[in-house]
Amino acid sequence: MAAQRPRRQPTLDEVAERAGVSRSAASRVINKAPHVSRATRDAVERAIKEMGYLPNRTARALATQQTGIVALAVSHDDPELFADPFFAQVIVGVSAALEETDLHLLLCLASSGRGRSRLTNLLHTRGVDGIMLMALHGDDPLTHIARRAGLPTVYGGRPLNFEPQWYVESDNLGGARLATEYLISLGRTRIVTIAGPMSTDVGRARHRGYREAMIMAGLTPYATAEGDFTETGGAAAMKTLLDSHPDLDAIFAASDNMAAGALRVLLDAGRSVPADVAVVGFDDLGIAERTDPPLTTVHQSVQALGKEMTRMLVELIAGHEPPSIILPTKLVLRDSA
Amino acid sequence: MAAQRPRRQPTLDEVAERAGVSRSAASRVINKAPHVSRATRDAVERAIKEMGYLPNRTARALATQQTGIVALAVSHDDPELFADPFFAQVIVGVSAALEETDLHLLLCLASSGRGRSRLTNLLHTRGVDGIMLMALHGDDPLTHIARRAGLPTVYGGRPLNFEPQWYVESDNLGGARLATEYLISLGRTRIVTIAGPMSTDVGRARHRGYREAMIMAGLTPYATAEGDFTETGGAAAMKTLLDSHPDLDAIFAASDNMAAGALRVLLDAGRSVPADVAVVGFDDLGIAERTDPPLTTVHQSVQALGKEMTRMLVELIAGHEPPSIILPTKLVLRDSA
DNA sequence: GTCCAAACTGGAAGCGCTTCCAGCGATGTT
DNA sequence: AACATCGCTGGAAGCGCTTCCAGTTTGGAC
Repeated sequence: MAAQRPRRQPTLDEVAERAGVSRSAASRVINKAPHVSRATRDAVERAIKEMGYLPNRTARALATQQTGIVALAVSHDDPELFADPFFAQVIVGVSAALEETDLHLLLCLASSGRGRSRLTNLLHTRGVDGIMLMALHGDDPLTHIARRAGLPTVYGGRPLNFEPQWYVESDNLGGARLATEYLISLGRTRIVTIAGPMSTDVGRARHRGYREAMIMAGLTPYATAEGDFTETGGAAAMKTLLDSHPDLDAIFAASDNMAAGALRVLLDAGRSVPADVAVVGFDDLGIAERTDPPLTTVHQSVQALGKEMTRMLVELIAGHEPPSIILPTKLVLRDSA
Repeated sequence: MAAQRPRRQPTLDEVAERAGVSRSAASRVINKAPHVSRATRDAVERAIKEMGYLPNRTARALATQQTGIVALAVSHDDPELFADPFFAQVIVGVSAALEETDLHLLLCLASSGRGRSRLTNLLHTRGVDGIMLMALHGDDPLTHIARRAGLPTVYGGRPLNFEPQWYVESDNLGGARLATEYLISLGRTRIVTIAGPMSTDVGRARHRGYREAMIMAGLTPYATAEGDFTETGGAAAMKTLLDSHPDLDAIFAASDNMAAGALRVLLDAGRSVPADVAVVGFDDLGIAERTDPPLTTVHQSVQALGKEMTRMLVELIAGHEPPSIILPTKLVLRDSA
């Protein structure tokens, strides 16, 4: 058996000939355009069925100037970062939304310079109809690339270097506030936070939520240590906090990963959770259920994020101007607080 | 600000005109074809630079009959299944390999009937140059879809309903044997296995490795319970085994997820690991380091799997006939055995 | 029976690129 | 000096589809 080479598919011309009509008539039938008589439609449809005709995507794309493909670009320095279940969830959401359209998903892990230039090229050569951008830290080069391309663009989470017109994000501020208020309602007062990187909007928003809740309650934000959203980072931050503020009685961690790291350090230090120290995380992407004790956390629906991004992009491509969206978050109570 | 509509890009004709040469000459320069004089090349290259020209992907695709896109299709009934870090790792590997080519990645989560018919359509409309298939159970409809399409196809792991000519897989048989032999070398004799679904090649191969190792050592395969590769499934299988063979002294689990589930059940049952019962898993995708105790397991390089699949597909598209590949696995010693 | 609008039709011109081929002048051979 | 050879060139024919437009047919109104 030889390598499978593409079989030749019938063309529109052949269909038209078989049906005894012109190519334009056949095209009209296929695109369900008006001005087609019953007889013509039937003849063409029969020919299509008999020949197993399917229109060539590329040819159609060239004629219509629409590729039928949208890109999801993920920025990540470290390939491992993509292994975060967060991305898998986004992709599931995006795919679900795309199933209701004729669009397909092109996934771009634009890490290295090479990856970025490939993405730039893809956009400028009109390889896709639109683009979704995820996980942008500080001033990610991807934002510039996307803006220069002049294609419909939707952001998942806001970048820090400018205010995009179209984005979808979880209510980070509200979620953080919710978490902190809950800790306060438990009677805790020496509440510290393990924040995300201040070079990201997510990190800043969740930190602001913590501060606002504390101040609203008449408490002073007790202490902050910055992490990088990872478990290791969370553990390191926890150690710092335990050193500087040994009397802390609650922690709001800006991600479950960091909360998991903190949990470990706390137990190692002999503190019991939640008795001595209450812990609340953020994300609720599976890890939260598996920590010991299971983590009380702020739930965000990442699949919904992907879905809404996609819907928004579809609207943009259709020439509409949908509003940006902020998705609600909610507190999920488990055992750590 | 209005929705960003694609800007008009310069065309090859415009470049040629500016350079004062014919379109064919300009095309030759761009494609680094022979028969181009120094003067022509310089003129065209200057024009390209000045106008910021980039060839239109779709037009080129139509002329060359090559889209520059390959599909990675993942079969999954449950969207959650895609959240398994396994897929993320495959994608990272695939992306890394694609960076060395001009190809882009189209991701297809072909779950529902709708998803599958979209994939079928994509293939038959020549939307991609080749396809990689993952995670095929039993007789997955995707195999038929792929075969009928007549496009270069590479399988990640072998499907069960036929023997594909091009596939990449981890050495499941060898890895399982390795794990079992190790348990035997520890002096264990009442070794049971929590197998993967017998409706998958992976499940069968790993089970066969266990049996072979036992028999080679003069032991009888002590007991088997079938799981579904998930933690819950592993826990259930463990309970069954503990009931039927309370004196078991070692377990080979065909996935780390199942091993993790088993571990929990064992500890709940008051068995200590590894003192009373030794446990070895399979996969080593991060979970293994986080169980309690950390899991001794068979490591497979999933990124390498993705990379090799991609390289193989690239070869196929180029018209070559590369050999199939079996990737080595290795035992990683931690604390559970 | 005439006339007009509406419905349909096919020809032709794109979409932007690659590639074949005949033609050209400039070299190198006897 | 005549000839074949070579490298280069631009014209033209695709790739397979959409869509505009002018022309033809049809049916209904008068």
